[in-house]
Amino acid sequence: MAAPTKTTRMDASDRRELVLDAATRAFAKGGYAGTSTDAVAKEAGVSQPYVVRMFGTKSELFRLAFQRAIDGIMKAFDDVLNGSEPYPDSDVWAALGGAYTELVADRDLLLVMMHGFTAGSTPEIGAQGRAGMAAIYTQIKDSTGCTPEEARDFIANGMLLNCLLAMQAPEHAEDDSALGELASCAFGPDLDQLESAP
Amino acid sequence: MAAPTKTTRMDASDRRELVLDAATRAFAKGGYAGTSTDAVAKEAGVSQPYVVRMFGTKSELFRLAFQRAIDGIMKAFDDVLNGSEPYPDSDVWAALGGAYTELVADRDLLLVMMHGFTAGSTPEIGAQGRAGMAAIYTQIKDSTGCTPEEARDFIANGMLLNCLLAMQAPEHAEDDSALGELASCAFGPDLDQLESAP
DNA sequence: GACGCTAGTTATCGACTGATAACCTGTCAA
DNA sequence: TTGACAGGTTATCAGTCGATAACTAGCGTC
Repeated sequence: MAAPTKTTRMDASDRRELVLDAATRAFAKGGYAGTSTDAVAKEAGVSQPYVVRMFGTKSELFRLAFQRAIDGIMKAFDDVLNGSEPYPDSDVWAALGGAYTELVADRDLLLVMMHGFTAGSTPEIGAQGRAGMAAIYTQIKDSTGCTPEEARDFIANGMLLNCLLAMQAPEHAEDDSALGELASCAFGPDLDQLESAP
Repeated sequence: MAAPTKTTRMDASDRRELVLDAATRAFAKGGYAGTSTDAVAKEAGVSQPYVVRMFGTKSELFRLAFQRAIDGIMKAFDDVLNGSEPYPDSDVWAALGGAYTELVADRDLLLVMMHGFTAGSTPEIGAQGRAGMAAIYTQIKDSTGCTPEEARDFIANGMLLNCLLAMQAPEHAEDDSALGELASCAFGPDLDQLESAP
């Protein structure tokens, strides 16, 4: 509980997690190309050279954050699908949707995933994104036993939510009635809680 | 049919369209932050300073390309919804999906739209993206008279296709069976024609 | 056949970015 | 103490970026 006064040294692996968290926040805003290592460093409260030396390159750092996002999302699904908490058998999709809504509250994980997907023209990131998408699709389909079309539709709605988050639709839902209608239809009743920027 | 030998002068508005086309191709690859004005210039075969002087700033250029993409997509929908060619009344969605598939063949328009959406943290681009999304939603809903949920699901599938295009899923559909299944389920039977990179 | 306008260029700048090197400093063991 | 290593920093660089300025060249016209 000691206040993290500055010039306090920290275990390297702890600091690493802290910087990865900061990188997630920073990349969530600006994407891969649009975020400098210095922006990550400032977000983490360390110096820029330290960030790149910890992770080698900016690309490596992004890929770690990207993978973390994918893993976190898959874990959230897994908690629903294979977790202890049971759900009405007919409503797997409501349960999964609920898990996604909780992720939406964080935003950053979903946004980093989205930026990873759209950075697919960088070969390594593209391969990672395809692998992640395939893994999520497989997870959904295998754990629910649903049809490809059902899995596709669920993922599609997730991508729509990601897009709406990226364009900051929840924050501006009241500016445009059509956008607000789409947003409340996509996010469900929890939209209100998202309208103030985090 | 005269070969466009170099050092041939061109009408400014023609050249402008040419550069906008080049910008669309370039931004489709790298997104807003990931594409330099020099990359656009090289794609267009002109000098970099000429590009920025024609459009003022890189941001302005991107916003023009972004708007062009949105307009092009809405026009494709409009051709189906209000065009002369009738479609089986029960299959508006198949007709709209067909229009989208034709857009997929180009790719660049959809990718620029996608990159515009995900560049939403830049205030002006974000506002433009929200307006575009709202316009598309309104167009779909008003012209088909469907429910908000139906419009949402259609747009959601579009966003999934955009994501799959961005991560170059069609080109790598055969590398990963799960990804291939999702892709063929999302793109339909026309997937084969997309598998070779354009 | 020089004028003037439009279409384009080369040259250059200041800011920023990712990365490297060199240096400093807590903390713990002997 | 002292030494040595892990945890960090400041200093610096070469490359890239968007943008500006200044210059050049085609082309119709009087």
